[in-house]
Amino acid sequence: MPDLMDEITSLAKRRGFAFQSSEIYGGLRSSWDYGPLGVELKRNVREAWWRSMVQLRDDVVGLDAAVIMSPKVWEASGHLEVFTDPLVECLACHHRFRADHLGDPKVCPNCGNTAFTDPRDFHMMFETHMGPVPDDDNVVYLRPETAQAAFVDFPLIQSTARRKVPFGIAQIGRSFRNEITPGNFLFRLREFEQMELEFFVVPGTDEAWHDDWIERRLRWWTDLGIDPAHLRLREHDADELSHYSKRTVDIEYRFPFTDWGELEGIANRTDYDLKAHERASGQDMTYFDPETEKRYHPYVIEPAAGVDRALLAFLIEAYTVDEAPSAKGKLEKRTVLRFHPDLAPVKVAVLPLSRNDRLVPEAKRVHELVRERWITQYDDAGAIGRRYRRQDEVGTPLCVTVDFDSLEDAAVTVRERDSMAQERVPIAGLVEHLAGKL
RNA sequence: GCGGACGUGGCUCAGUUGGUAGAGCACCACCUUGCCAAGGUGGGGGUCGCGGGUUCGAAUCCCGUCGUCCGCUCCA
Repeated sequence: MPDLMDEITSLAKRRGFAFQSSEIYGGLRSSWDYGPLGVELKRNVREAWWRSMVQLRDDVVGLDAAVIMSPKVWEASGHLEVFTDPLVECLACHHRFRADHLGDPKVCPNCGNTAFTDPRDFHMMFETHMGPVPDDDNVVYLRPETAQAAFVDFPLIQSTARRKVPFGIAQIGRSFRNEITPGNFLFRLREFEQMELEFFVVPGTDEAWHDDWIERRLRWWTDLGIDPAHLRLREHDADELSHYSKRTVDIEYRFPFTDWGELEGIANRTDYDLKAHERASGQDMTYFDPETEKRYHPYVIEPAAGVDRALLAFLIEAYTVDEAPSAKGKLEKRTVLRFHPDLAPVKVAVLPLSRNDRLVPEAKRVHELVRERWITQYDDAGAIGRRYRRQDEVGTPLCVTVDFDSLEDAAVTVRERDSMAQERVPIAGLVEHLAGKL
């Protein structure tokens, strides 16, 4: 009996959700490609986030910033310092330490040993060169977080979007980090996609807003089908807080491979970033409140989630194996991805009962009606039961079946993934009917 | 990064003491059935992760490398 993650990884590959990148060359560690169903799922995750964070809120606007920013941004933000460090490793216990944090002579704080490797630079940021000739003075970095653009662009966005504090800047985009230990399928990648909100608030109201966002974000995950019992909040200890954070609370999910793993971090970044950029750039990064006529640096509450990690959690959560009666009345194993309808890669499958000269054209006509509105599939290969199972396995919530009666009564059978219940629906009202179930 | 295990068609695996690759499922075509998979016939698909070595000959032995998993370490 293979382990649950193996089964999910295998299903993901077999059905075209995600598979290892560059596989014909032996693969590349921590790089994965999303296949036809994976792109749809990923798109749905992004859209669900965007809808809740931007579309339905007056106080949040969007941003899609460049991956490559001025190196000065990373100098000012502190990432260059924190992410590039000479580290030594204790030869006895293999703990790593920042060389400059150890005294002289160097003594391992963990085991007391005094023998270390030579200091080695750990570059957590990806480096490349801007311009065709690689040179020391044209080094640039791929962003390790999307957040910085929202800080750097804060004054411009605030004034052009005509928003008053409190308001937020939302962004979805790729980030890059040289993680020491990537792995666990899509869990820890070196190239990954983030969904981050930088929410600017009046200092003093930050703690209440922080709590508010923790609650909202928790609800987002459960609304999309994550069992609350599989989620928990975890407060960061003082010594694990990021260099910019006053308080951070993680939403953790019960991943099969690690018990609890971070899904989303909600940090109180204070005014650390705006002030850092003000110091470094010499630009005024304050906000002027026209009502109180006060000028200040807003505090920032940051809910930051990973798209890939979210997708993985939704996939794990959706994966179920149950039993369904076969044609002979026996119970057979059925693999079902019970995605929330908003997340399902394919919403509706249209199936002629058999590959028949009269059924096929009618089914294709019905398919044209439905695909106008949703991502759909048309399938006429094999027995009808087999096709239902195929759709169950990729999580399609609804199947529409065109049978011989359809040719007479202009109605079709709508079959539901979870209950396998069937219902007769007139083609004339089909799209509306389906919309009511999605 | 360290230690251990592993790497055979899309998936899961079998391949005896080294002799020149198989199965089930999946996929495709045709036939059959027709509302919950796995009837029939035929078919496509594997440089046995990659590179090198030993050998008359290697998927099977050796070295290197890439990748996966587990443990330790590390950790936004």
